[in-house]
Amino acid sequence: MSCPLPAGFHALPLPIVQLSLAAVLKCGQSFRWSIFPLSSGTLPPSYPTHEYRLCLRDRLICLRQSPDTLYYKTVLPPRSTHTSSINDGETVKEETLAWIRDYFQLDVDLVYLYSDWSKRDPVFRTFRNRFEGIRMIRQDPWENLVSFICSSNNNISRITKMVTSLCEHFSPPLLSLPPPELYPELLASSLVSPPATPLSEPSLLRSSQQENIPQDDSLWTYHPFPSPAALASSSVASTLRSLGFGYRAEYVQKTAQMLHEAHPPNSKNVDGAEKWLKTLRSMPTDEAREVLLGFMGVGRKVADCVLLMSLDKKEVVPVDTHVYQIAMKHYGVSPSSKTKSKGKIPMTPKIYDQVNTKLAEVWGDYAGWAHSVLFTADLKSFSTYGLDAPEKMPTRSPSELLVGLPTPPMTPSPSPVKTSGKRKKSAVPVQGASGILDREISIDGGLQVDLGLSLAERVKKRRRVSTSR
DNA sequence: GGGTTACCGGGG
DNA sequence: CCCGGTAACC
Repeated sequence: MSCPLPAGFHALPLPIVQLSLAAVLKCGQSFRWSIFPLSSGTLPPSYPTHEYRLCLRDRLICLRQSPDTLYYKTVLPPRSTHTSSINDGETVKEETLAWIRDYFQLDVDLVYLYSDWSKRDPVFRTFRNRFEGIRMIRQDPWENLVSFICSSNNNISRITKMVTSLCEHFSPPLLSLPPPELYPELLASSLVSPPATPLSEPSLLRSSQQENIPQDDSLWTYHPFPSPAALASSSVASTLRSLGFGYRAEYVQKTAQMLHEAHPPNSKNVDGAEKWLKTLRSMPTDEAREVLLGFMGVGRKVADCVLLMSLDKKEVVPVDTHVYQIAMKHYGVSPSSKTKSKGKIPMTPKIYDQVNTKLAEVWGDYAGWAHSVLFTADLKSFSTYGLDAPEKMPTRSPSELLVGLPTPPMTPSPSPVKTSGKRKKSAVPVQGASGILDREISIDGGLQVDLGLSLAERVKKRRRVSTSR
């Protein structure tokens, strides 16, 4: 009933209602996953349709998903001797599995949450079945912060390009890898069950397709997310400008500088700032928000996104223009006492709090998670199933492919650096990309903010502004 | 002080 | 002209 185990992968039993990679990895939480279609046609229902790849500091994570199983594979850089212990395959596997459990927060029962939200909210009830498996992922705060500084007045497609560009230009490549192998036409075109003798061996797959489909022998090069130190120098701003970051260029560089200066890396601790950001997880929501608001380019909305998506503040509901529209349409939030006759109603801090509070009490403890389901449902790339159900087909862009629909040729999104064969694109050198797997770190006493002048002033200044409520 | 405005750059 | 906003300015 299930498909053969893909070569090199391990299997983790996991119902799709608990996690839908296709939805979660494209709904604008993380912007750094590469997505490869596994077939140019239609596969049997039990087969994974895509491979998803994410470059961590020391390894590449590769995932596939069938209706009842999550498949995972770890790729280490060549001659990697970083893990002081032997590169025991079993150890690597366990580390990656632990990372998966943490990243996808698999201890949280999404099915229970869905039923609770349905109980609380008739609006949620109406579309819950069309959007299963949408959960909050637990991201790295530094990457998350920078990504969402880039998100202001912007769209997912461009944010993805910017984040990709950021990694390619400010972080050395970790490793290169060919794209996943396509399933053979024979299997792909079969609308029924797989052939009696499943072509599961890579060698078979290859030989059967080599005639028809030109084998893509080019390599994809993967870069980890750059450190604060790599983005801290003032020259970075102009480089980012030239890379098309617009006015966000200064925001990113300034924020990196603030963090880098307040928590400089030392021999003992190569990324002090990144670890310090993680300590905000143990801080009360309001305090952590005040800290975030101190960074350049971070307003209420971006701060709330970081709180929810990387600092464990599951109750926080970020309010963007989409959510605002939804709140007015479905949750009885009224625009403003004095309605401007102009068609567009501006988002004010007051409105923000109004929507935020309303949705938080409708959805309860995990309100932020529910918001994510709603937001995903409203995304244009999912709109055929969305809140305003069937009407316009979304304009298909390579980065916004609908799950399960026939997919265009191998054009993963977001794209890592693609190199043909031998030469690799080089990147700005940065301190060693060694280090360990991203994971929970212990809190070392630096909770009191030794933020340095500029940041300290900023925090104070912003605090005055933001305490209206 | 809460409400406007300019702001990079890409896409419809 | 719109956009998953923010900083600066009245």
